[in-house]
Amino acid sequence: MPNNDSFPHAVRQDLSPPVETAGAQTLRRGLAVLRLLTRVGPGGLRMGEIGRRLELNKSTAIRLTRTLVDEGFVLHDHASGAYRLGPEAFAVGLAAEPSYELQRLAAPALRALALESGDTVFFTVLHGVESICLSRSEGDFPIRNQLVKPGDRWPLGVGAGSCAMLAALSDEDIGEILRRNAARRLAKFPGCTDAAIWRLVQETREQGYCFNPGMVLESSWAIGVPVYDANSRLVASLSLAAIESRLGPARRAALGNRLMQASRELTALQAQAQATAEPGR
Amino acid sequence: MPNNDSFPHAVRQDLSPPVETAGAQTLRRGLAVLRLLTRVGPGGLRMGEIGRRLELNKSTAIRLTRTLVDEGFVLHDHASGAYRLGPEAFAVGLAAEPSYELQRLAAPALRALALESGDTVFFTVLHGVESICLSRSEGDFPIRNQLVKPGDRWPLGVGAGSCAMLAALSDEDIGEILRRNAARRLAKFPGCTDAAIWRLVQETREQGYCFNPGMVLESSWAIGVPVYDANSRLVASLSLAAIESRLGPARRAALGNRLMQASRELTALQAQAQATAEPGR
DNA sequence: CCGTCAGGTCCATCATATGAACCATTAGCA
DNA sequence: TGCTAATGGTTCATATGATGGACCTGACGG
Repeated sequence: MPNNDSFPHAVRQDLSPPVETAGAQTLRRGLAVLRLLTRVGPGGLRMGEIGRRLELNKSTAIRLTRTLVDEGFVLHDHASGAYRLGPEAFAVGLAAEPSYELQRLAAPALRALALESGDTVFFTVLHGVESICLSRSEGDFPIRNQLVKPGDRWPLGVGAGSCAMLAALSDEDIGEILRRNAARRLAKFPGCTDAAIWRLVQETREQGYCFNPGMVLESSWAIGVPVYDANSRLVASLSLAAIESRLGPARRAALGNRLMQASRELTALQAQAQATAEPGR
Repeated sequence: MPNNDSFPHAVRQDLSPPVETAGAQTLRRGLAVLRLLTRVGPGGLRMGEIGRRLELNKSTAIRLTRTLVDEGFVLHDHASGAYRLGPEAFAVGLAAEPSYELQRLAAPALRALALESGDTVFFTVLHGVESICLSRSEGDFPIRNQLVKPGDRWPLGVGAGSCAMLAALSDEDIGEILRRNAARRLAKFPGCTDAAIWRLVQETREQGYCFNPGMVLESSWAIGVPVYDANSRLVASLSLAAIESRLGPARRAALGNRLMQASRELTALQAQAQATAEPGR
């Protein structure tokens, strides 16, 4: 029986950047290099590849990458010619960790879910009008969903995890977010119209988990649930992606419940971690 | 009895950037903001503070920081006005982690050493002609050394851990490095002349650990040892800092041996981790 | 009511990032 | 052996885009 009230709503969030900033293109491009290296794995990339993928002029790519090396954010392996993330990048991540402790708490749950289901499980956080995938755990089913990689950013509402987070917000916030990410969203995902997303949000609230039947990529189906902290603030989402044939109604419902359970456990874990951290403070 | 051969030398390293790059100032400044936020802890910084500390014009600071927010590397908390590291920063660090697994392996050892000694223990890696502190663990002695923070970069040779790494390199490399970081080094640390560092290097090789009697900061003493991986490549250093009165000859020698032991254990741990990782590949 | 400070916008100016053209080295290959 | 292609890198004239001073706004405090 559909029940809107059973779906836990987050307390009011503040969606960060109110304006679309334009300046600082150089910095933006440099960060793009960093993000690119984030997503290609530990092997790194050669210079040519960096320029090509980012559609940068060779000189520009070299200048940016060299500065990153200079600053310690990127390493250059002279032997292989590969550029990979460096110590500063790691140090920055280490410093950011306290805010994302949840990711570590969630890691075992992710692995367990992936192992159990055989599919790919994602951990995603909210950032302004986008969602950012922080980590992913793969099951052993041979056909794997490589669509989303850690570090990837998607317009909020696109994808099961992303949409699950959206559904946890208030209607006004949803409207605001959809309005603000409309341009980018529709350009890359024509199927993800406001109407389609609103429908998904309703559905999500009714059944407790978001089910996305290939809205982003044909026959790539997924389910997602929001994750709250101990104070009912929306903090992240868990999602699971598989090919169409593996997400029939029965399995879908079972996995949906399993994800919701995992989400509740994460909330409990956070409350616990918070409780043990307080006294030491 | 002094014995130069007992000190394990690293296999030849390649010291990265052969030239001092000049371009991409905007990117450089943006990264400086990122690094600044890395070092101030989870509380973050307000806009004014960022501009002031980095000596940036207000407009510039705002433009850069806002771009970082836009790109997800920084979060802006509207309520407090504070800027702190964001999800992308974390994602980047997470991606860099495989290369710095050692830091995680070393974490328990760091904690143990800090607990045992009561002083502050540092984990530092080599990057070109500099050393970068990745993490730090504090003991319970009330007077603590806050001189070095995670993310801090020092000219190689300045500080016990940094100098211990230097001592592990070949004489040619040392000369090359000292030549290349001379300008920056002498500007900030007039006491750290080439001669002084060479003397320390000799001493380090003889006694197995580096002992720095307040060369950087009056009455801030420290000892450091290099850390090698399973293939005898120099990868990092462990160091311990305390006030002068806590590092008398006896305790200094005892702690030196303790650090050397910890270093050997880390090498073993890496060999082990490598062995268990291989088969799965 | 005035002074001050923090955060933020605007815009003329020029420093700086840009990219086309060019060079050096290596690898393939017939 | 010479030819071609690809990769990494450098140079330099040009105009794009970063810069920072002037100015605005709102919040606090007396």
